[in-house]
Amino acid sequence: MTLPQFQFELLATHGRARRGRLVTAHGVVDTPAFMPVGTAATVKAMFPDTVAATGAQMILANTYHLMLRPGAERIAAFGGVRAFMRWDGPILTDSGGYQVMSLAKLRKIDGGGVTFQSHIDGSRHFLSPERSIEIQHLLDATITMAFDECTPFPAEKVAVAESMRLSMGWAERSKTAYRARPGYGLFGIVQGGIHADLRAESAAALQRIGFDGYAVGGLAVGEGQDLMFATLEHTVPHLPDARPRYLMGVGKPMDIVGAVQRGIDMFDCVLPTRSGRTAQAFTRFGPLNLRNAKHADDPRPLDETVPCPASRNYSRAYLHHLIRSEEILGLMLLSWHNVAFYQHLMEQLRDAIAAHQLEVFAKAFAADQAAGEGDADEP
RNA sequence: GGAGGGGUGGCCGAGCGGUCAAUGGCACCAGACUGUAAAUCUGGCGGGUUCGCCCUACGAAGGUUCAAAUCCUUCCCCCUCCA
Repeated sequence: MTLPQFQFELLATHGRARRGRLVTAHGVVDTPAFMPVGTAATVKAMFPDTVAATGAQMILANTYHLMLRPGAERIAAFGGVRAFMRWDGPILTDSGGYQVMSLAKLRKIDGGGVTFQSHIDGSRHFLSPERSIEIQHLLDATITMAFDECTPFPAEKVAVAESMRLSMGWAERSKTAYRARPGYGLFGIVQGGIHADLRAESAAALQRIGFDGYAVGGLAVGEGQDLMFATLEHTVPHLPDARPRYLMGVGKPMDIVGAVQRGIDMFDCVLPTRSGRTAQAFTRFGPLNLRNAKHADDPRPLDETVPCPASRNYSRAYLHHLIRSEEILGLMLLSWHNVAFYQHLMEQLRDAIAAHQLEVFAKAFAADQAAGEGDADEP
């Protein structure tokens, strides 16, 4: 019996948007897809079964965090992160490249790689392209990400170019270190900030190396939606049509809609789960802050358009009470709802592309988001 | 009845002559969150304002002082111990 090859099938296109299907050793992923983030081998405050029930087909885990705790070799002894956390579907691991930026105060870069000082206990850990790939193998990641530096914004163009070229060198070393297996994939990451020439150079460099998919990194780091969309417009045309395109770390609902319209197939973002833990609920009619006093007597559910118990079965008044009381269930229900909201959005986008109704859907969705505060029905 | 301690902004609790509209914490009112150092972080929180200040406030009423939440007197209330 042979495992299915890692492949990407294009089922339909509409403008630049694509409706596709990723076939992996661990399952199928319909695209455009949103992957909930499970950094520490857990989509925070959610059961794996619940995550799957929202429609999520693939999730993320993180090389850096799992390297520190509990350790990649320990997870390998349990058969990889999927078995360890009991997530049956495919999993994508970030390489630690984001932490090169987010933990800038706790690391030093040299040509060989990055030395981190653990944010947990101060101990030193070295991450190179070779070690990052090795860890991702130990984690048994379905999709392995090349080790990169997520370039911060704003930055001088010279520094952006230098950072991008460092990442391209690391991409080549990542490819060399990677062990290809049927149904598994390795993605390269385009860098270059908001500069069209640097993005083009990066996309070309990655394709010379050759990857199973191409990610766009270094966006949603403070440049704003207009610049992010502009960057996608000049970057995506440099990526091969036959390979999946993954916009890393994005984003808010309208970021995702706009990026799908610009040809992106895959997303991940901490927002649905983090916001769920900080009292924000995304809804068809815009975000709600469930801490706010105005919800105290509101009998309406969060969002009846979302097919999820957390979205439909609990009053805003109850959720407000749980959040105010710092009850764990409040975090769980909001996280569950938000992940379900994102999955429902992706399903609607997939349907709209297949039906060639993407512009219509995007326009209606944008109007509802702007309508405001999830209170469109409010008297 | 005697001895001692105490009453401060919604609550707890610092301050103990001027730099006090009064530290902190909680509660409350908002905001932020984008490949997760996040069940986190930030701001506001007596009233008015032409944003310079003005008014009202530290149990009550008097008093001392240029100046009082801070010192004195009387009163009211609370707590502890002894009878």
